[in-house]
Amino acid sequence: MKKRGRPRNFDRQEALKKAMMAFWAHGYEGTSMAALVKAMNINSPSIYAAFGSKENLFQEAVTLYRTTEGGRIWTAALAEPTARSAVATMLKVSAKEFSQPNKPGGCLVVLGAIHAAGDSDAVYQKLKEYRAESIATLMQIFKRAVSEGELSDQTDLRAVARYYVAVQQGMSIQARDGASRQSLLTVAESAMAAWENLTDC
Amino acid sequence: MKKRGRPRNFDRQEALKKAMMAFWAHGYEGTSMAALVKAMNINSPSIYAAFGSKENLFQEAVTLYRTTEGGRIWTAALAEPTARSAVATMLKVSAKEFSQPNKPGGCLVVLGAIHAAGDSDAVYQKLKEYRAESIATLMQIFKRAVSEGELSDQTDLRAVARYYVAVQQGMSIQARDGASRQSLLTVAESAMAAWENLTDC
DNA sequence: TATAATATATAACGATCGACACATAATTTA
DNA sequence: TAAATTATGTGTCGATCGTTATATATTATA
Repeated sequence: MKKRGRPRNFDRQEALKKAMMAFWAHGYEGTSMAALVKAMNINSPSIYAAFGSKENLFQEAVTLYRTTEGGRIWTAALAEPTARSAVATMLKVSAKEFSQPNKPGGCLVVLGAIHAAGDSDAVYQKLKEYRAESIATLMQIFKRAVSEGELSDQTDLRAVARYYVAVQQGMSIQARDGASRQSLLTVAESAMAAWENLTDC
Repeated sequence: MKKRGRPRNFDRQEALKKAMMAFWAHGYEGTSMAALVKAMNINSPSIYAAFGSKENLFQEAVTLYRTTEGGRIWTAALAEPTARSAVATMLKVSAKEFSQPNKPGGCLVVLGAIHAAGDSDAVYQKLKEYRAESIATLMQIFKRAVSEGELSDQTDLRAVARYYVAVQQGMSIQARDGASRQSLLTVAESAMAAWENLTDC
């Protein structure tokens, strides 16, 4: 039993990916419906039929980003055996993800909305949550490392997590400003130079 | 001989300061003329007579920011005797500046415009230049430190500068997301834990 | 006091914003 | 084939965007 009615003549996932690229490049408020119509090559009524609203489209685009582009950062980090290598990997993969050819520099979650404006307030709040999740994820990794004896229970896990996420977020800014992959990788390595001093308690 | 014509009934500098606060809180594109009219308590024709355009008003607001709020960071850093203390001061003062009560969190230069959109392209380019200047300023400080023997001439000055500016830029994001002053100060201190490893060559 | 000059408030401009009404096209089911 | 259902393209909605025309108010100069 197939679906009734006229079938869509675009691939929803492909269209979502194109929307993601547009939002990634110009942010939520900076990407107009007219721009989305062009980028997705779909007229606005069809966009609304498929995604509900610009805001919902953005939320779906961010979810897609977090399960693909951004997700690679954290799956790589979580796969590492030690806290140190997890952080080093998180930063190194970030450097690579933030400097992919033919893709916008930096991270959609960091650059997509940073102002609690009237219109984009809900969007900002959501991204803010996701940014906080990065810190929480690092802390999870650190807690496991404490239980496994890699880190002392005297370590200020939250402080260390905040610091490394701050480095990662700063890399987003520099990537957006055109920093090269090598330049970002060097930032990542530099940040790791603090590890022993931060974790020796 | 006084100026002819009806005198303005607002203080231009005071009005500019209010505009700076609005742009600081909501960014260039996120701050509408209607919002500026409210924040400055001046009707739009008077704003245009005094400042020319929204874009020019923003540029003046950024200049004001850089000579007051943001300027304090770099005058403090440049006043330090050593490169190490200059960086530590830059980060510590940044933490304080980015978390002032009753002022927007983070830095206007970092948060004001991060997308090279159509309308705000010139604005973005200018802020991008200013962000690059931060790295250049740190390098100036480092070069002096090399000539004075504090740093080895083998040190990758540009890499170290990029790293510390990345930390500062990440602090802007976290400040915008509501990070406390203490939390930001801890990030600043954590970043300094890398100093010896980065400068021992 | 008359004139020139500048600032003001009101109101509106064309352009663009996100969103949708409408008629038509394409498909499945009865 | 007729009815039901869904998507599409065209066009446009009211709201808001940055900006400005216009008339009036306030000042210095002649």
